Amino acid sequence: MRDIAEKLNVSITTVSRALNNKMDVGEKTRKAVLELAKDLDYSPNAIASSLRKSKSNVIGIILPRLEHYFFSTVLKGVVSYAQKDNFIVTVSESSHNPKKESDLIGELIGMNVSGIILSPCRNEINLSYLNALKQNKIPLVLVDRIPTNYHGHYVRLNDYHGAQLAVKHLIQQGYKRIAHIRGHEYSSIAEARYQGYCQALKLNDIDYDLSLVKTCEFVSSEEGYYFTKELMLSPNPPDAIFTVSDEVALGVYNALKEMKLHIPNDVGVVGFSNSEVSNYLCPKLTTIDQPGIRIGEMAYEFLRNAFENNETAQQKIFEAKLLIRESSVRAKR
Amino acid sequence: MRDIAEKLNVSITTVSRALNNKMDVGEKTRKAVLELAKDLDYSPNAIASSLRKSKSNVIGIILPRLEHYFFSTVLKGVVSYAQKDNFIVTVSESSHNPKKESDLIGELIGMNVSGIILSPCRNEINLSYLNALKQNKIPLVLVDRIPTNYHGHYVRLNDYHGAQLAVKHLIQQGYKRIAHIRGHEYSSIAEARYQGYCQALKLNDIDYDLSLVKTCEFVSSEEGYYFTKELMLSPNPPDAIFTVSDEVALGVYNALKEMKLHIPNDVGVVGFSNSEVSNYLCPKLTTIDQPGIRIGEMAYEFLRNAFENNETAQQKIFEAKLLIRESSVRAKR
DNA sequence: TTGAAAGCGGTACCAA
DNA sequence: TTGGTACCGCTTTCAA
Repeated sequence: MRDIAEKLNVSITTVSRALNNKMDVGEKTRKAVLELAKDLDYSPNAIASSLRKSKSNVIGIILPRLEHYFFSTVLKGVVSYAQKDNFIVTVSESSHNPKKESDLIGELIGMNVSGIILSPCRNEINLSYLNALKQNKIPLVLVDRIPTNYHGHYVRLNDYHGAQLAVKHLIQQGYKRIAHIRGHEYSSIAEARYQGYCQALKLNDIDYDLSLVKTCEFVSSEEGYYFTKELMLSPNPPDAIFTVSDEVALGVYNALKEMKLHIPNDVGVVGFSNSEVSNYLCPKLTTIDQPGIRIGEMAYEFLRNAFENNETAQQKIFEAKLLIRESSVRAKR
Repeated sequence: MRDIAEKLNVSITTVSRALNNKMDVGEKTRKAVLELAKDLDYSPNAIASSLRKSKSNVIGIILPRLEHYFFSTVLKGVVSYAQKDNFIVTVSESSHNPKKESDLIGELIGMNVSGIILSPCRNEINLSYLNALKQNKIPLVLVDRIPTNYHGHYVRLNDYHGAQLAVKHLIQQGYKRIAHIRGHEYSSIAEARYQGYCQALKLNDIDYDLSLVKTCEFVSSEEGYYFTKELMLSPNPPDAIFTVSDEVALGVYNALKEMKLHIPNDVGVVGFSNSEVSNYLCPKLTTIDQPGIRIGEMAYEFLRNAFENNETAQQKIFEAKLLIRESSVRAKR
């Protein structure tokens, strides 16, 4: 910039104004500056600018697991929208570790990010970083997992209702003993899905049976496999299994195949997430759609709005949609 | 920082030194500073620091498509390693658009990133940004798709050999007419896989048949579906199909099922990538493993090395591994 | 061991 | 419409 100023015999101020398309600069001067800038391959130093303005064109997103299909679609949604506004997105992985999560938020604050999108790993929000963010006027949008004590911006799916749909569907298909392989207690979504499961049973006058509910630690397909074996070998096995995620359903499939049990005739299965895999399994897995890209896009929109006006909490709950495929539809008999 | 300095009646310089654990600061002073910093919830301004040092702790990664499983594993590899060194990773999506790609690189240069990891969308490297990067001393590591005219750091898979393995395997299984659904010509990996296909045929004295090679525009499952129909309805249909990616193989599966053709007995299928899905298809898809996480980790390692010493080009080619599953193994007859 | 001052590359304010 | 100058928060050099 100084180069340009010197060569053109104008002040740095003027150059800055020209480059930023401010109004108050002579037409000739502007032209000259812009031209020379191009010639010199001038590229603006975003760091300096954001230091001065104490506002960067960077937003941060923190997700529990990057290679997970759902999260990668959320990321895609955020990045594609952010790119349109020339915002840069930094991405970090909390690995379901609350300590890491708050460290990462600290780092992002230090980077002066304009906003943060977070899918928290625990069911309660860490108030200390919430305050730090408020102090620094950095808006936060939560995604997918929303702690019950949080009242700011968020975008999520109606997990409760989704689970209800899934279980209701199984009941309508004539399944009598429906098991649920759920996620850990400190996950808000696992809890909501579990509650939906209970509610659907209740509404259909089916007694809740504790022995039909299993809790995963890692929500892995291995656990799905293990719990399915346990369930099917019990004295009074279920005839359907609703899992907290498609990934767990993968394990369920493997276990049932190994035991020569037919899906859906012997055991019905419904997953959750509409992961890429689910539509290519044999039989195709009935599941709940979780529109990651839309969720990411909307989270970014909320952030944008929050930059512009100090609005009240923006909250969006996507309605759950049941995708009925093969794993839950019994052959007519 | 000024707050701390004033409260402690020391200079800002001293505070800076204490916080950065420099040697030349009194033990008492250091203790006091660190303590007060914690009390005040001081978080360092990375922007200011990186402006002054003209070196940020940020690296950028640019990928063609974020929700693609392979790329999301590469991203995971990069982020998890970068996080260990307290490096922040920005992620952008080129959407296979060369113009966008160079714009994004420009933005990253403006951000003063310490380094860039890129999976380029075209088979030739854009020399103008290569120069810009050199001028700014920003190291670049290419990943997966490596243009032939590029001689810097890179990490990739041996696609050529992988394709050869795949086709050789099909030949050994007794398939006679092996089709190839390939990717576009300007993709280095599609080209390498195609060459591997040709080479395997040659080595086994099988004549190359132009009518058995189809070229995708988008490398989508729809194209796989469409080309499979075209191939199987031709006068002299193939008895095996090798696809440029697992995604395309998905379409192949759908088409063959619709035509009541049995995999692998009527038609053998081999994919490429070892995507998450491939192991859960029916039948399980034989494919080539593409270790995304390792590739990402190594790309980051190369970057780190490049920061430290101005080494010569670091290049790693992962050997391809054939995962023989069900889609290519004929029942004994 | 400590401090003063310069400056990284911009932007904003005030004066001309 | 332009220019001068202070300053964003931190690091570095030089001097004390």
